[in-house]
Amino acid sequence: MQSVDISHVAEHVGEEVKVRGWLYNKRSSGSVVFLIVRDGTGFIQAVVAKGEVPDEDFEACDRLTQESSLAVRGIIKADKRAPGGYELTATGVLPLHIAEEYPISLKKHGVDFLMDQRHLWLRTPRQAAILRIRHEIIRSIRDFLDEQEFVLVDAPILTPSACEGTTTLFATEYFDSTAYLSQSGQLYMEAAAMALGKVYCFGPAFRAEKSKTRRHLTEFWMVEPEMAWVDLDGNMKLQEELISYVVQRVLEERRNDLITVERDTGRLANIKPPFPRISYDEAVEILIKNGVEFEWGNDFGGGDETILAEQFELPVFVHRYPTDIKAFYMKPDPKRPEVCLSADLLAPEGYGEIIGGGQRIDDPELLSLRIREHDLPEEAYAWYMDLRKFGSVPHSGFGLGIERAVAWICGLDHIRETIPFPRLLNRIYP
RNA sequence: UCCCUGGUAGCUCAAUGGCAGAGCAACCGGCUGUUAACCGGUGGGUUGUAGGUUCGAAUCCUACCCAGGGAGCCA
Repeated sequence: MQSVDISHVAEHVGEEVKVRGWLYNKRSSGSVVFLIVRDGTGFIQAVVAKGEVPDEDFEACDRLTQESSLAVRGIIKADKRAPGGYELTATGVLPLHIAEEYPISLKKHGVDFLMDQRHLWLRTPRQAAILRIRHEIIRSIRDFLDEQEFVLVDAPILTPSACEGTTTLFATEYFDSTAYLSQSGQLYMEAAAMALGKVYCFGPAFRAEKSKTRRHLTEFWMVEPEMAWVDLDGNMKLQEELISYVVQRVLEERRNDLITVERDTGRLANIKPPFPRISYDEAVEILIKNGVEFEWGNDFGGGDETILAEQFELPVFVHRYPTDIKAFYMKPDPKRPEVCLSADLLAPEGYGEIIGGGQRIDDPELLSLRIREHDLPEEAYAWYMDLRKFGSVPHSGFGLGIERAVAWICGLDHIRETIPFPRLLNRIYP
């Protein structure tokens, strides 16, 4: 007999099929048992009536516990009472494995408990929906860049030194020396862009910051495109097109999952280019107008970002930050060297910075000066300096944080639900 | 690292300084259309840890541990 995925039962109405999955919930009324089965693609209720299945199968229903694995044979029927529109009139029930007492009930649980059970928590409808949306976001990012003829270039995870110098790195033994887990592939992408033109990497990034907020992970995933011959404006243009493409794809392909996570899709539907662009100077004015005591030259805090983002319906670029608060490789604005050709993209609704990027320094002397000013070891950056010695060109790039994008698009209040197995300060299990 | 809040049954939570309880889950029984089904019954506790105050501490005090929320830093 044909096994079908629950997501495809509509194509088999009236046919007798087999559904394989796990028992999500069970209700019984004496001689009728309702088995709610999930198989990862969806949920369906199997109606098991005494006398309609072999007695042995009916009695087996008694033993089935939450999350037991089973196969149910039955006829697919359209039924208005069923949440998905279809149910299965069982002709046979075949338990495969009777689950032990399952820790996650259908009632409310606390976050700490659920995080300890993360490997099982993934089975719940909401978490499964988030993972499918995450998949669609990643797939659409790659489709977009691939269609634009970017080349995927993998950056190393084990690195000899800090890329940006400042943030804390995870150190690990590397034979007789020390290696660090990468916190960004960007510098390597700059090398690749000089070889291939338009490139991107997609991989994990590690930051040993003792951050304890709803926006931070110690291990997260990042897409980092880098482009030769592209300036700040071209960089922002690509970003707004990418983000719009991703949001529209999720709306098209994962609407049911957005409903499951109770996302208000109205605001997402409007995400189309162009996005507003404000300078750091204008951002400071907005903050002061909103009663924030803010001094020019400081970086924005989470609350500041929320105030800025609230001024706009769309994601907003904040460009030309003070050179002093940005990374050493950011190119100063030739007209105004105290600010640099950087741009961050702030997501709406208080989700904060989802992209950080900018135009890189292409002048070898200036880059050399910056490396010394930031007290970085010159010998470690010798290869990076070479990129400016052998045919230096203007180039730009950015880093998009996958988890922050997922949090925003799903409307989640904490980043820990955006990744299958989150790594947080004080949490590395399971 | 700092600030705030919390830790009681497997889970979610109650309990004026005075007998440690409910709902769910588990187990037993009932019900032919249930939608986190419902109804009846049973079992289940070193109140985070260590001290202290008190006739008496889940409750008050001290220290520590753990968690949640926030700050800084960032994607």
